[in-house]
Amino acid sequence: MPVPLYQAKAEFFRMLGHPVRIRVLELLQDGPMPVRELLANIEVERSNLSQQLAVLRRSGIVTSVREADTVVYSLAGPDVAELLGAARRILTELIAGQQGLLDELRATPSVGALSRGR
Amino acid sequence: MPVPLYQAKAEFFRMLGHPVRIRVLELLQDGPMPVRELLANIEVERSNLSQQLAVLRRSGIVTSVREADTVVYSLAGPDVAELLGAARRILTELIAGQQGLLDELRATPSVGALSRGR
DNA sequence: TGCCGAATTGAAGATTTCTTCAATTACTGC
DNA sequence: GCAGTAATTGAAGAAATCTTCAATTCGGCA
Repeated sequence: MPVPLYQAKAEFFRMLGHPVRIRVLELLQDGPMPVRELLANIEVERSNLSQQLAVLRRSGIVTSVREADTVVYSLAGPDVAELLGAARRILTELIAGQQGLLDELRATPSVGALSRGR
Repeated sequence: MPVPLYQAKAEFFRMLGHPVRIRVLELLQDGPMPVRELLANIEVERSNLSQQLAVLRRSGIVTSVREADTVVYSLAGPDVAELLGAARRILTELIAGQQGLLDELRATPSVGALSRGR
C-alpha cells in the first residue's frame, strides 16, 4: 500500500466532517449550482464558503467551472448520493437506538443500560 | 430540527475520520472482537486505542460488553458495511479520476486540466 | 485481602482544523 | 482602461482534536 488505504478513508471522512461541506454536497445532489446560489442557501460568509469549497475541490469530490461572471460547482461522480444515503440510514438507526435506550431506562429504571455500550 | 441534521451528519463523519477508528470498524465487520485482538491487529498503543474506542462508543456505532477478564466490542448495527462500501466506491472513483487526469496531462500537455476542478 | 493483567480515564502539550480579515484575481460593462 | 461585482487566496488567532503519560477501575485468582 503506497498510502495505507485506511488512512485515505480517514482523510475522506474528515473531508466530509463539516456542516457547510455537507450542505454543499446535499445541494449539489439536485444538479450543478453557482456559488451565488449556494451562498443564498447556506448561512455562511462568502469567504468561509470559498474555504470549504476549496477543501471539497482539493479532495476531488466536486468540480468547478467558470461561466461568465459566476462559478458553477458540480459533484464529480454519481456515488455521493449513495454515501449520504448510507450515512442517513446509520444516523437514523443510531438515533433510534438511543431513543430505544431511553425507553428502556424509563421502563425498567434499574436494569437494561448495562448491556448496551458503555 | 432540534439539532440541525447537517450538523449531526458532519459530527458523524468526523467520528469516522481517524485511521484507527476506521480499522476498528473494518475489523468488527467480521464479528465481535475483544480489545486484546484489536490491539494485536492495529499498530497503536493500548491507551490510544482505548481513546479511539471511547469515541466510537460515545457515538453509539459500537457497543462493548465485559466478558471475564476481557472486553468485547461489536458493531451496533448492520449498515456500517454498506457505508464503508459506499466510501470505498467513491474513493476508487476519485483515485481513478485523478489517474485519468494525470493521463490526460501526459497526453496533451497544454490543454485538458482546465475543464476539471481548479 | 492483596496482587496481577486488561482496559479505561483524565490531563497536558503538540498538531490540525476553523473562522475571519484584508488583499487579490477574474470577469463584465461603461 | 477603469469601476464594479463574484469568487478565491493567504495569513493569523481561536478552537477542536490527537497523542501520550500517569493514575485508576474492574475482574480473576492465589
